[in-house]
Amino acid sequence: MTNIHDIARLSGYSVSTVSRVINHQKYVADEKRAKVEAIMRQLDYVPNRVARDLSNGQTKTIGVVMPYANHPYFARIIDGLVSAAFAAGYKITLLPTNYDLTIERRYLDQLRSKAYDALIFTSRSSSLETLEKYRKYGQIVLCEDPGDDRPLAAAYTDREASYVNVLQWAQQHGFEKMGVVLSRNNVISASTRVTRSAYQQVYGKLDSQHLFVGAVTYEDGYRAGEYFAHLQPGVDAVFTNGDDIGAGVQQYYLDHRLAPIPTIGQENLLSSRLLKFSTIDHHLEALGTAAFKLATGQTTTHELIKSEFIRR
Amino acid sequence: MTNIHDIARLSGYSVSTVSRVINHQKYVADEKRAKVEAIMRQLDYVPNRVARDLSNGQTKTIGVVMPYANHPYFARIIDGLVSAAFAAGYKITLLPTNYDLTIERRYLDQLRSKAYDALIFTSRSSSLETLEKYRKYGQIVLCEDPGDDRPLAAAYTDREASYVNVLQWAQQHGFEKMGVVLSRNNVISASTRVTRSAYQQVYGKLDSQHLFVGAVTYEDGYRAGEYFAHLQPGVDAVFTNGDDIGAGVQQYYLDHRLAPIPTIGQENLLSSRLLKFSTIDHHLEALGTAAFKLATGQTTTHELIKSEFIRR
DNA sequence: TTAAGTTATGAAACCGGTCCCAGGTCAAGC
DNA sequence: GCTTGACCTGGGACCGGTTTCATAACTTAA
Repeated sequence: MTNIHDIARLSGYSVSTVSRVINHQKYVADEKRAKVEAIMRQLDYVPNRVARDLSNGQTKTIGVVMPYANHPYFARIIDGLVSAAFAAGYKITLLPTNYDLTIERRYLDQLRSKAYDALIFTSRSSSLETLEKYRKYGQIVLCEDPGDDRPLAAAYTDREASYVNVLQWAQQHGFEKMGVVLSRNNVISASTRVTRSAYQQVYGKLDSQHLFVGAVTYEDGYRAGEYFAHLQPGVDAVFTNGDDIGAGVQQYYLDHRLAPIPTIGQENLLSSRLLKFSTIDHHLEALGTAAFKLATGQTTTHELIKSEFIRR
Repeated sequence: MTNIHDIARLSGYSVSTVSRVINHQKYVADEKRAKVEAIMRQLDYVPNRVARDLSNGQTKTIGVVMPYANHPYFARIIDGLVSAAFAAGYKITLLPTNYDLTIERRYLDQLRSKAYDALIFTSRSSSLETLEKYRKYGQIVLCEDPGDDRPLAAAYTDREASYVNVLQWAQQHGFEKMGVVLSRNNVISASTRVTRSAYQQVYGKLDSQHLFVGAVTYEDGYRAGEYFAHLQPGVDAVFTNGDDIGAGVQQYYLDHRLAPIPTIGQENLLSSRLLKFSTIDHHLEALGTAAFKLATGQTTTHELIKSEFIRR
């Protein structure tokens, strides 16, 4: 493989001069520039990316940590991320964790090893303290509100406000017994925490009977539908953590010829459109774009993306 | 940032010895190994990834070329890819092209510059000849059948067989006037070419009246539905290039209180399940996994993934 | 005429690792 | 006692770039 030294030797000029030509710097005589360029073209030379990265101390690559890639929530964020990164000449590397803490730690160590310029956590299992510890090795961006005074950049949607807003709307429309579907029931999951909080503000204490935990896919939603359909006393509406899950809930009722159950989804996917139920569009592409900008900036700013309630 | 030389200096041993310790090679005295490890731990040392990559001449990174990330077709492939890559200790970098030839060329040059060990084309605009030219710089994997005697690795689904199979099934069930929806109408798109060929085998020449081109999203499908609904004489079924597009077709008929139009989708997404129309599951995750294995292998094998017809 | 600034160039250090090779110790086998 | 081979160690070349710095020629303004 031909390298910069070959070009230097063949052109008769120094490596420094060739480097200047490569990087379009000034202070190179026109004739020499032309000759060097000619030889580079002739030898079909392309500078080695890794060597440049080593010398420059940066890779122009950003790691995106997520539990899995095939979920619409993460897919939409990634979409925004990839577009923004492309426009800025950065690369996006996908880092699946399956919610495994050890794996997350591995990615943090890769940040230390300079494999990425920054890490974006679209979801996390590690504590904020852990993440802060790694902050000095590169920018770290969260996709949730870490709270004030945290030295971490974050892009997030105004989940709580939008949830409260939606739940109040539901309450005003006479839905008093609201079922809730969540993915995970731990403290770290921002979505879980915020949903509980919003529910509390509107409906008061969340009866555990009204809660279905562990829903990620359509099938899970179907099971949630089954659960609520058999609940006595029942619920009169269901607030879900995703459109596909909401579609599952509705479909269970449909399949069993029960009266349709009003459902609220999230993400504004095709499923809520087809089944015509209300949803919250968190504008996740915008979230991804914002997260990318924070990842390349040096600030620890917080960026709020407005959610949109879509009534159907 | 502390580096291997610091560790060497502080431990009193040579860089070579420290390197051996890092890489768990033998021929290091136990005491020295222990001491070096202690110092590395003490200084919180992690070897620089980029430097290792440069020295090793490989990045353990694979670039995945695709038009855009947010389409379910590519999302499913990426999902399989990411899982397989993770299991093998490789990283996946997303390379969007928006079908731009220049951008594709850029990624090929990045392969030359050793930024990736291999490139996987989930879709391409470049000619096979161009890709073959870059083969010497790293493994190149296609997600389509490049034909025999091509020195390129490829993982693909048996599209043509499954299309013929499905169309014959439809014909046997009395559907004689089959509409067809395609994304793009060029020769390079494998999907387009194969659909046309399969149609020809079953129904004979494709009447351009029966063809709707330019569908990628649900909305496009909706427009296709509008087109076919107004067509005189009409079609009695529609073969689409994706479930979401099929959903759009069906929804147009539904919204306008027309008799439902039998539709065939692809990818087995939630939308075809919700609207209960038949679809072809190409097992795209398996395709991604196979593509990854080809990317890391040195062979130019072709790998066929069986498609599955799901009747509803 | 001279000091200061601009342009041009290459040597060499540096980024942070891997690995080949030469040299040395030590125990087993003959 | 000598050869052989396994074990251990460090020097230094190498991967392929960037960048600092010293040097020099050539302008330009005072």
